[in-house]
Amino acid sequence: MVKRRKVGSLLALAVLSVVAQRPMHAYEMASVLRSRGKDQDMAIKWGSLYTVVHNLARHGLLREAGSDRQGGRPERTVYEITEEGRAELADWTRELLSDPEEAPRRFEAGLSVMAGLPPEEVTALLRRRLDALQDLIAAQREALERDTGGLPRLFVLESEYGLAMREAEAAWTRALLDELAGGTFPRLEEWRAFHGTGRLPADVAELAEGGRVTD
Amino acid sequence: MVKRRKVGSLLALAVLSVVAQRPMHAYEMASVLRSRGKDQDMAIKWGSLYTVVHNLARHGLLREAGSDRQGGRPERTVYEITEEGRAELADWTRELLSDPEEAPRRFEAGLSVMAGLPPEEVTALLRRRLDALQDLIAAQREALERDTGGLPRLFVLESEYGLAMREAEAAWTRALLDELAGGTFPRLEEWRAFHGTGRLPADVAELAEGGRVTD
DNA sequence: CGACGTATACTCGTAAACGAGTATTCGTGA
DNA sequence: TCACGAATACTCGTTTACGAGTATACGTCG
Repeated sequence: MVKRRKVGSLLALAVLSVVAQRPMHAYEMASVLRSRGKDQDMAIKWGSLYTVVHNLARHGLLREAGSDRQGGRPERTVYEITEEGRAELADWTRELLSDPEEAPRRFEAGLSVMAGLPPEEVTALLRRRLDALQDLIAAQREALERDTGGLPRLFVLESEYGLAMREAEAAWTRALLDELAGGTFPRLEEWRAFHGTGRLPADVAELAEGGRVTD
Repeated sequence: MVKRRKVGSLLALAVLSVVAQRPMHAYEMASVLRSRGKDQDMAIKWGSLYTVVHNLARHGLLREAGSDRQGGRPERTVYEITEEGRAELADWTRELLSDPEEAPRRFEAGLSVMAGLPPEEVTALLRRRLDALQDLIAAQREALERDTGGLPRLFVLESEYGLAMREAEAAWTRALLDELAGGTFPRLEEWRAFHGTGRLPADVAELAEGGRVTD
């Protein structure tokens, strides 16, 4: 039940959330976001920022609150959030918290085309993945500990969650690797053979080809 | 180290992976993908499909292999994969398997703006999330057990992984809910108060502002 | 004091994503 | 047998995302 938003990108959410604090101009939004480390999870693209701000204004979620000029710098338009904007921010937050996402996960896509590579190579690749994951986990854990010194828990939940997910990912990858490396993964032989011939085993081909259009 | 692909959308990956089996025309690609249940994780948008196929052809990853006409149906262009296309598919698979993604997770975005809602509401929303997650998990588990009857493990890994991730998500959500409902979450009072006043506690404001917005 | 690098503040054009619409044909039941 | 709905096979126009480019001002190092 993901609602259609007037402006749908997550950058728009970020913009709303900073303008909700106080009016500012577009460039400042980017700076604030950047200083909050938000650019880590959602890279701020300049082109998108201005498009998004314009669209938010066009749909009445932001409104121009005059323009100011500092020194001889180019003039800049200051935006403030509208009541509608606040409502949208709250509603969107509600949705993000309550609806589990069915995002297209890239790794899942990878798994789904994995059979195209031989099992030995897959094993090596997954080992690389696991290493990278462990590095990431270590780095994130460190960053989290640094932050929990100053910031209240409420503001680091995001990182805590990210860390938990990576750990789960690492655990799953490790388990799969054990099966592959230990040779206990089922039908390894067939998988390997399938590369020499380029043909799927008969029973699989049958099923893959359209077994279940279960209507 | 995510490489820039000539055609970057995951739909392109899916297209390459089906055309790698045998030449086909665009509409058929969609049907095969649909029959494989791929439309669950990645909804196939018609507009995108034709754009993507054209772009793949433009970049030499697919090539036209004539056109056929069945009955009086509109003529359709049949595409086959090129050597370059196969190479791209393999390389892309390698990347997807070995590089952990740093995808923008929507729930993380939600957590990062969560402070804008009062803790009671957040608790209710997370409870809704947990319920939904549990329903999803039950459904996926059932589907998986049905499939493992016929399909070899290699072809259901994707679902296994998805299931594992949802379970991890549910576990994390449950733990957070316990803290919120049990009142052990730190500084709950301040969080609640902050809604009456609309102002952040002093120390948080200072840190959140990062001191970096030099004015 | 002036040249140079960096921060500020955008604009614009390209390219991708998308959804609604169009047109034909096949199968099926009344 | 023929009307009607589902499936086939796209096209087209609108939005949205993005990145490279532009232009000015401020600080600073020699």
